[in-house]
Amino acid sequence: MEPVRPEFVPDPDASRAEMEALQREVAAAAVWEDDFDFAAERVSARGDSTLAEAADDSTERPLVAGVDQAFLEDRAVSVVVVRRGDEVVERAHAVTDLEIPYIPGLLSFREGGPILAAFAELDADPDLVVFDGSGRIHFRQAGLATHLGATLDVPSVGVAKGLLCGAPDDDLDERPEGWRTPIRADDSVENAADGTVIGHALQSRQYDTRPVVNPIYVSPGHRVAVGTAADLVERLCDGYKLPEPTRLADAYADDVKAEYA
DNA sequence: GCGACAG
DNA sequence: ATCTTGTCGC
Repeated sequence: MEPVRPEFVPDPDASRAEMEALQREVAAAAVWEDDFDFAAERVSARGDSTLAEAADDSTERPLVAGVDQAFLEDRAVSVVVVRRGDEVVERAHAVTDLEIPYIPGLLSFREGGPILAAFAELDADPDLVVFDGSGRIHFRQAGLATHLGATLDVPSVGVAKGLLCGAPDDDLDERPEGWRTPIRADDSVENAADGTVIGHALQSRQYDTRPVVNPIYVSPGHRVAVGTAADLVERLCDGYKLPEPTRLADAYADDVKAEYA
């Protein structure tokens, strides 16, 4: 899979001002409305149970990809795992030199190139890509999921374990499983009107007692509406805090890393 | 100047 | 992200 918008490919050698300018362009080109050709109800972490549904598995179920990375000193191990239902249909990876350090707000310039290298090794073209990081929940609404989703022109969502910016409508403490609250743009988001819903905090997993689980932060990447992004990710969380595609990508990244260590 | 900050 | 032992529970 190659970039459909080469001009959006993040350049680690760009100046900070150029990076931010590109992010504004990406945000302006990003689509935050549903624009995908699969049924959201057909997205799930598990496979179909009935024979009738299993029969049309290959034609009806969308290809959902999970993307994650692991690191070796100054190299990144980037992986893409593609599934149809609960079946892994393809895995791709790339080991790339890292050019710049992690800077909040500029993550895609550090990890974007490496991730695109992994996509270049991928034959399948996914119906939906789940990235580990923010999408619209970003200072310029151009987080990793939005930047790479727009570059590849593929429907995408971002799932982050921490909140980069914006403010939740309600307190996030000890909420029940399935609970969600909007994340709205505040002064830190320069290109969105104050109060614009840019994502959701989603309590994807919670225990009845002891361990208090933190929520995940879901936001649209590209071609997915803010509410739909949360719906899709919720369907992909099979009793775990993180969606199954990213859990699989996580595990595969560790495997590949072990081979290069 | 102070605080906040995905992976 | 990564560095790390043990520990509680199904």
